[in-house]
Amino acid sequence: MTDNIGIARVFSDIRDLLEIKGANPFKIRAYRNAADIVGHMAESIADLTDADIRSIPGIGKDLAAKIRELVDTEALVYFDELRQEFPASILDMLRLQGVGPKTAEILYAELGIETLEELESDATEGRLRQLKGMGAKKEELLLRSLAEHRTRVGRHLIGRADAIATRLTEHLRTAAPDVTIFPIGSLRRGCETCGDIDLLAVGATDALMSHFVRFPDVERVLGQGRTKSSVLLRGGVQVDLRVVASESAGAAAQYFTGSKAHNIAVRDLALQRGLKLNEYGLFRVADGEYVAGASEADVYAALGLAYVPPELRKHRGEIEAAANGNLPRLIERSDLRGDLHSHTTATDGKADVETMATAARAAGLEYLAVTDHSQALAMANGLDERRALDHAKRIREVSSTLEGITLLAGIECDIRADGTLDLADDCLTELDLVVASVHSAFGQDEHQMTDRLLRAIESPMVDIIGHPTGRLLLRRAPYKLKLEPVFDAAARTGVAMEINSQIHHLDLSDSHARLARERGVKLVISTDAHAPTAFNLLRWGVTTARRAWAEPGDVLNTLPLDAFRASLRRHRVDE
DNA sequence: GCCGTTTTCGGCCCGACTGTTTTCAGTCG
Repeated sequence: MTDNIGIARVFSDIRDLLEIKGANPFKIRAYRNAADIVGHMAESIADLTDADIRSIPGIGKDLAAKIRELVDTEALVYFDELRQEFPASILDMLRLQGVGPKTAEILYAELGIETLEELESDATEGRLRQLKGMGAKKEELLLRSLAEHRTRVGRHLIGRADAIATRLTEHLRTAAPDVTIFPIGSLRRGCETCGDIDLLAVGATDALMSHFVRFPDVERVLGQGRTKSSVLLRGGVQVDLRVVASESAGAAAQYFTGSKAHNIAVRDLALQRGLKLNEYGLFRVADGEYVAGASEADVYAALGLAYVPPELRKHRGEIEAAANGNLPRLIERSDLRGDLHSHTTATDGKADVETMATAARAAGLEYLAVTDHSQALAMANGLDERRALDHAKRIREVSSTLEGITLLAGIECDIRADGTLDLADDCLTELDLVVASVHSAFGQDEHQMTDRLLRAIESPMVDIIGHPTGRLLLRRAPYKLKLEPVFDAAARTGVAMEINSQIHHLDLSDSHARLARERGVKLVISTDAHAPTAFNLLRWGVTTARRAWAEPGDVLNTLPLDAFRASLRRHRVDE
């Protein structure tokens, strides 16, 4: 309850309740902002001193005291008192499309509606239309929202959102081949999950909007106008399309890409310079004169900022860096020379060594570590010492026959519950590289899991920790784990931390990877490929690394093969 | 509730779409 996510949820609920109460909107914003800050911090806020907490921008005296109370008592008197004023389920209603704080308040105050079930029956029986501002259409909308609420998962993995955006963009291009169309919003920022998909079309016509709402997967048109239309696709994904004129293209892209926190800060900066920024452009406040807007770079430049890559737009120091010329040279997909985590038919992969190697080469890679599972993963037909060594021999034979790519004989070795490795050292030492991963006993407490990883890191056999927190996006939370000591041990021993590029992993996460970097840990970006098509997933690992401010020098598999080998823990001489 | 080389008070980012209220409030992003 008092981890960062729990505290963020409390602040978020307070925000919603204050909205229903009609409190001071800037107080509401302060809570929303605090929920965002705490929810995205990599460090555990419970471990920070009062002074540290107080020094976080956006956390003042009052919120710092509330955080302290939550950490120390696992409760918050203010929150409990606020909750007393409303039925517990009123917050559920806010999650419905078309229900905001005013509507939720009226439904409760006027009709005594406390639950979604009561809302459904009152709407079905036509009792809502007697309320001010409500009519038959609003009732219909709420009934649809209720039905959709039950089926919608809410958020979508970035890979899925990207695939949908690509198909939809192709659909739009058939009607308007010359119009520039690209994703904005969370998808463009590379967020690991997207709540909806936003697209921007530059210089499009009304005909494009009509074509948009006729996309075959559209289940329902939520709204259609000249500049904005929204549709709900089968499967529960909402897509918004916005249309702007070309002189506003950059301003609109900047505006709708967000994040909200980044935009507020940028607009604040504009105001300090006597300028006003909206989706149409950057204008002088004094006379309304247009200053910039055709490209994002123009907008940032007019504000004295270097162009800020979308992945960095989180209001986590990027604006200061852009002002001072200190933005990182972010890693790109083309910087990667190798992939360090892959599987074959020897265990649970779908293709043999040759096929995987050829696919990796076709993806532009110069080396590939084949790292099949170890024996503990019996259901994956994991390798024991004997099979592991035979497999290594086979991998090296295949490698010697291939041009243009080198194979490394590795293993993804299980870290057992007690932190020991699943294969004997005299086997592991024969291999080129060892990725050590947790695949069992996920339920250990924080102390056990932290010690388990620390022990693995201390083993001289281990080069890389695979998917270090074990999370599965939208499915499973990370293990309970203290990352700071793990990162510090990794930095000291030269063990690299993986960013796993599978879209349900993306583990390390962006904020964890940033924390790792800041503590001196080297990263690797790997696919965990189980099939030859998987090498294109590297882009998502790169996106995550970019959101972690990673430069090529932070990531070991940007190195040429010889330098990469020398950088591995097993070959380091400075321990 | 936060914040401060104009400030410890008085500011705090902005616009489109919908439905129903014929001039605008609510929701959303």
